[in-house]
Amino acid sequence: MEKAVIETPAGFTGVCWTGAGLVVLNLPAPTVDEAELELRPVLDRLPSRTSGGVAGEGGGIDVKRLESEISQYFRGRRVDLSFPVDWSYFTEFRRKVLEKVYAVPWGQVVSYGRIAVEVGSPGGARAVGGAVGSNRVLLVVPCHRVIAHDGTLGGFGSGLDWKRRLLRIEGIDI
DNA sequence: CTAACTAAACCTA
DNA sequence: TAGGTTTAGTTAG
Repeated sequence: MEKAVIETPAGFTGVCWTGAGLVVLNLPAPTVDEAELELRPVLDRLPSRTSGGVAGEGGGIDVKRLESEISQYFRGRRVDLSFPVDWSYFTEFRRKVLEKVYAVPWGQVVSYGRIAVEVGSPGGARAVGGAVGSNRVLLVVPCHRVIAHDGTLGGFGSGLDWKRRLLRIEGIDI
């Protein structure tokens, strides 16, 4: 597992990855120390892999490009953030949900219920809430673009203020 | 295995 | 619109 702290206009964000892709990407913190500190509890709670391990660590992530694109994001530029994700730490259901979320483009939103239908669990909107709540690869897996059916915010692990702020960057006022 | 959680949605009044 | 009911998956015991 590789680690780094990258600098963005919004602060310092901690990142972890394997040869397969990103495992953790936190929201920006005010200082490098805080960014590193916030990485620890996430890694401690990382569940064991559900699918096979990865051969050859250390390829995967172009950290400079990541830093550049995340910075662009916080400057309000439309970026894809199409970096590889290491899905192997998620259960089957959560992986399916988060892969659908991964595909939601900048500036667009989806409801929990719609994702539930898309992964073949109609009526499982609440379970989808649990799944997106387990996302640790913020921004790259844009779980902030998942909102409630009635157009209200729903929830967000890092606080609704962050969710509102991220959506606002993308031109969505809720 | 059951019970108790969710970042939900629906139905009814 | 408010309030209760139903829902699917995960996790703790």
